[in-house]
Amino acid sequence: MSRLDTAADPQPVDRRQRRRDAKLATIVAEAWDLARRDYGLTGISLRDVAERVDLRQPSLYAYFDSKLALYDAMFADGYRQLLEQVVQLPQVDDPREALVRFVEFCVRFSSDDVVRHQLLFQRTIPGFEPSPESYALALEFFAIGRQKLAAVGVTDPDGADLFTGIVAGFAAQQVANDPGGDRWVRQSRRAIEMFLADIDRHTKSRKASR
Amino acid sequence: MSRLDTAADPQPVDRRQRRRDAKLATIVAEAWDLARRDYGLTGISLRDVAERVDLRQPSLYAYFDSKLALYDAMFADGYRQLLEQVVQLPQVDDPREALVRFVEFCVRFSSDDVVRHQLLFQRTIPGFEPSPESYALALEFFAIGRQKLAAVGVTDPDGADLFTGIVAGFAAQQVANDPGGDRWVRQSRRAIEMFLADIDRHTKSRKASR
DNA sequence: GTCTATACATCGATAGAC
DNA sequence: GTCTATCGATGTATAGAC
Repeated sequence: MSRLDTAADPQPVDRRQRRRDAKLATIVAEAWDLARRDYGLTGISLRDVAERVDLRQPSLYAYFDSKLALYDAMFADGYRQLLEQVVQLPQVDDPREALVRFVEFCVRFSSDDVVRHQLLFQRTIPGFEPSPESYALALEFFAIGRQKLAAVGVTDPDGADLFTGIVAGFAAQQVANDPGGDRWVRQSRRAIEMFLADIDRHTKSRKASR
Repeated sequence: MSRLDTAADPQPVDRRQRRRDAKLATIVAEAWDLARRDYGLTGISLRDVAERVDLRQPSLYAYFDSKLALYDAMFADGYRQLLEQVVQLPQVDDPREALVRFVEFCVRFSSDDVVRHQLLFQRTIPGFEPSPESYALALEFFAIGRQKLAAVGVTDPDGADLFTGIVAGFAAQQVANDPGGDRWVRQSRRAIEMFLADIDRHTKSRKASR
């Protein structure tokens, strides 16, 4: 929590915590790998995950209270990956071009990992609800999307729904019909230009009626 | 198979077959109901399904070779519902208006039954692949979509991908964020008009460069 | 924290009698 | 076709040694 105890006690708690966090990260990573390779998200078994990280199944309970808690950690991990990559997007001055790049990135991100897309954007696991802490990461991402939208002048709910519908659809189609490919990534620019033309049309017609 | 044996034996095979088909339909209907009510698609258990149709769990294997075979029957059933409703859409002369109505119907169809949408349009069940016979029904539906697209002059793959991306996204958002509602159904007209405007723009620019 | 051992409930699936 | 009985695998969870 702080560095007040480092003088008398050279970071033993931090060390343990770091080891624990590293093991947690390993477990989550191996769970992703299992889900990707064979079984899908609901197909992974805690016994298999434990074996991958050189633990017995009951020992996983030292890290996760339940299988759903593991899913929650994976959910948070996925959104951390997403946020980490979003902030690394190259800065673009033109907000319209920035929106295009943002959408291309989102669709590509989904295409890169099908099971990750399923966990983050589809609600496919029975009984799973992200914890408030994990969902806060999702909200953080959505806020970035809203901000990019606002930068091109879209602040009304209908316009936002139109936008999210396009992005969700391109990601879904990319994952379902061309996983790992770029068939809908390539159409993203055209889609957003189409969307922006529609925004312009609506803005003009509203101005004209005033 | 044939009617050669009906003289001596008044349709006993047909009768049995009809009873069997009726029972099959009941099983599928109850499976849908269970998936909708509580558990989701992967959450239904064969024991619960069997109980609903007054059978013991192993007796279901007289009708389905496996749980995946039950999913396959549900998949086919869902596409039959879709096709049945599509052909009942009121005839509209203007192909652009017809396309709008078609998309509104598709999004509403998804909104009407979330688990049906998941089985038909998302690939969420580990290990499930529709059989060729069931998938033929899906292809039949896709052909109708292509035909409606061709009627407004869209025959190129890019335009088709743009279209399917929009429809898939609106359906997905409707199901995920407003199940049973009409938030994205209401935006469908605007989305398709936006799409058609983009088609016009591309057609013009191609003409101009000739 | 990690282990062994164990328990319980549920699940898909199979064998074999009728 | 339907049943009873049973199997192996699974998720969940706990007790207790180290």
